[in-house]
Amino acid sequence: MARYNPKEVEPRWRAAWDDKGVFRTRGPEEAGGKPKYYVLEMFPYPSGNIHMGHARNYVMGDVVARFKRARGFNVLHPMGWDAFGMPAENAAMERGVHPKAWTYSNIDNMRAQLKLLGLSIDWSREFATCDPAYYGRQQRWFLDLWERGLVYRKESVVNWDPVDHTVLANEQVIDGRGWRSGAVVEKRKLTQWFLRITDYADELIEGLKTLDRWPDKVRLMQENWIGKSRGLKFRFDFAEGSKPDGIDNLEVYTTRPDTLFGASFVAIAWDHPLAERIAAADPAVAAFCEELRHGAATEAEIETGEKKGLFTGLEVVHPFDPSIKLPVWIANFVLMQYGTGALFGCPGHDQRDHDFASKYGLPIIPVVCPDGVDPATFNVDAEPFVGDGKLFNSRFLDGLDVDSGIAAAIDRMEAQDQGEGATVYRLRDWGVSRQRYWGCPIPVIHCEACGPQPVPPEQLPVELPEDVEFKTPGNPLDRHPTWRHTTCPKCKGAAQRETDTLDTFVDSSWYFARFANPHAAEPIDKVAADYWLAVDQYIGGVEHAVLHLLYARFISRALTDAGDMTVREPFAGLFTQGMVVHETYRLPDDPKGWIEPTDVELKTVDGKRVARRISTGEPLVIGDIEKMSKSKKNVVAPEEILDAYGVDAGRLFVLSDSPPERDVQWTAGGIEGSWRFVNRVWSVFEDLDQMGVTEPADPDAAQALRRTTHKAIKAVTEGFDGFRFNSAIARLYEFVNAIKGSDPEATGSAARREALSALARLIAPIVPHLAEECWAALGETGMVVDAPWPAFDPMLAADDEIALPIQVNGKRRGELKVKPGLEPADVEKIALSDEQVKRHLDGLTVRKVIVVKDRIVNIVAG
RNA sequence: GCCGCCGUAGCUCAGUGGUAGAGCGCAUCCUUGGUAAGGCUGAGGUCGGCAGUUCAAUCCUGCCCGGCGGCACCA
Repeated sequence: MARYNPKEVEPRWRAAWDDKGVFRTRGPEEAGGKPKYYVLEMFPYPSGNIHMGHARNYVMGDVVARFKRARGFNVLHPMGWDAFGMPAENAAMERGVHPKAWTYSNIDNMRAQLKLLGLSIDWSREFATCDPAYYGRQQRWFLDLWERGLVYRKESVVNWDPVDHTVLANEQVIDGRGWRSGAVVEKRKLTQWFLRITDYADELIEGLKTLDRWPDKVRLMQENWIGKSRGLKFRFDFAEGSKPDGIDNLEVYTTRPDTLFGASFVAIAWDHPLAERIAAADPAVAAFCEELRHGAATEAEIETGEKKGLFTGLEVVHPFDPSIKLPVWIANFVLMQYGTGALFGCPGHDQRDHDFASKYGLPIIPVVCPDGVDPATFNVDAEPFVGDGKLFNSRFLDGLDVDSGIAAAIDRMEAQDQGEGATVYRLRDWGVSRQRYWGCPIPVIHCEACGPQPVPPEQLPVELPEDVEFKTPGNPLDRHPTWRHTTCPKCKGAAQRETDTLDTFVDSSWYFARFANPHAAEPIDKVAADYWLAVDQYIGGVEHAVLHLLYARFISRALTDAGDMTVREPFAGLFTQGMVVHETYRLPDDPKGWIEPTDVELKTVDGKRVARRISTGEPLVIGDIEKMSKSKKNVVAPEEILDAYGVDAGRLFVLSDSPPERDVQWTAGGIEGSWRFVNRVWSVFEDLDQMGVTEPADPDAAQALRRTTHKAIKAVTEGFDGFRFNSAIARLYEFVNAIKGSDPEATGSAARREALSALARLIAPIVPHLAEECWAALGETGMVVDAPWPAFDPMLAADDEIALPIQVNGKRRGELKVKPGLEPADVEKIALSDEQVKRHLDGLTVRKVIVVKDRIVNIVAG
């Protein structure tokens, strides 16, 4: 047999899979009663090239898909493209290439690269979100949501780049400047489209409890993001002579109404209506609000979070004691977007209020005293106390603990009809307007007479015009000569199209449902979606833990309520995989002098690793291990690896060296090790055709090999089931070593065939090409991809003899070989009669013998 | 600041209330008819630190130290 040659073997098997169409999805009618399994990796943005992170993500999904297929599931494993977004417009501006041409050519390139990975994908279901066939249907359900009242327009504050004439996301604002133009970013009020995700806030939290196959971490992050809190909303009356015209009272929100008697001021946000009212009449207040509008001026201010405030001159009356007056301040730490944009400050029991009061000399009144401390001497001047305790200085609340105090204060406030218990969320409605070209047009027509009107269904999709230019900044849709001009569907008068496009997170909020039937006329084929959804295993980066996954959960619910879909919770199982990282190398005197790994030679000198630049011989500094990035030049391109070692060695390596949820460090040594394993596997299949049928020369050896085989099947199966690919691979290493270490004459051909047949099938999800070649070498006629998963015999997979350590006073002093399940009383007898043990018990009295069945014996003596 | 995760061999990481493991690296030797290699053998660990629970703690509990991630004035 020839040496293993991936360059010849791998393309041959990929062609064989294609020819037989083995990865074509079967609908329920073809499934023959098999249970369905939907495995999906987060679809990629078509940036142009597959990188190692993509490769690891898609290989993991492929392992799951192939494993489930072998285990008898009817599998859906599709692929598509998250194809709208800014980089296409940037390419247009920088290189004059049209976003559409750029995107589709990137897709062609990346599809070809993905196919090289040997993924078991049904490519017939592929689509891109920038296909009019896709985004047109998105427009359709957008209007369904509008009809249900889940879509609305409102004015909101955005980051505006005055040079590029565009809205920037928060992460595109760096040190207060636009990331592209470098211009100082302004806060502008724009009328934007919003989706009412907050209507579903409670359900989105409740649903998290049912997601038992999601990482706890992600569920926790979503819960914190939604940020539900319970408290009290109530209204302060203004003090006499302090009441502004047209404003009756000032509503605040608090989670700690128990501390109301510790209040010493009231604070409002700079953009609170009351602040705007006062600013209109008072230039000093106007100047202060303007200052806060620009946010923290320096890094230091952001870091220290220094409190700033200005007394407005107004006073309000304490709701529980009209004789107490509280000053109203405008403060920089109050956010208009949360609660009511106003709060009462209790410096004794809140860090921020304490900072503020200390700075401006406001009173600090303690009202909660920790248990076991004397209230008479309890002092919060230096530091607030935020824990539980007994209320004091608080009239009718005195003596209550915090929880009862909160309840009592809410009751009293409701009784005097000045407030009510309230639930408040950190989550805000989802602003989906983007002033950009390369996105899904919002299907709305603005008519001066009739207001905003939905585009009639027969006019969908509203397609993007292709004749646009990107030389001038701003939204090309806005300045297109004809595109926006249309007629009002209601009054037939002249009207204008909406020129905002949708946030690309909308595109990715329903693609998993479209995959159920990507050719359906309606947005979602409910019968197909009902069969395939929920996604049984979703796999992607943890960076999408909040936004994408929360939006998709919201849209699924909204679409279900609007009648377009039937599954409220789209992802039953979620796995967040780690990144591929690599060491960095740079020139000693240049903090930015990064050198790519291909130009680096590593050696160990006197036990220390040193790096040298191959091209010049210069010594290099070994830097941190970081996510592969072009800027740090620590990128290893998948195609280089494929070329040198083949796909299978690469697939093996990205899974073998680290648990899937953690980062994996790419190393030259690691991929070498994987390559050696590929060859070692092949070497055990090599001598097969000379083997013939032989009786075992040593029946014990044959039995031992069978035990090893069945233990390996059990361990590897459990590893794949539990998403522990690295430990499944470790078991495969051991299994191959055991086969290689066994003597073919001793074991005979039957046990050996059993071992190799199992091995070929066990490695198939990870190294599918090699597995096919091994399977063929066994003389099998079909392909391993169609072979059922091997089963193990529980009797053979269990140990028939256990080594039972014996401890004397906690120290290991001997060992027994026993059959599993031996009764503790019998074990005790054997242990005490053991010669070794007797020696250690010499001169001691046995006080106690602890026998843990099948585990250990401990003799306590003294 | 708050919340979460992690700390085990030189490196990357398994693991378990009861004998500390794998791969890579390193050292020694063998092979030179699997050779842009293969194989044998071996060294190497206070399981981050301190205390507690237990017959027994790397594992459970508490505190501390170090690294990483999320949120960040959320009233």
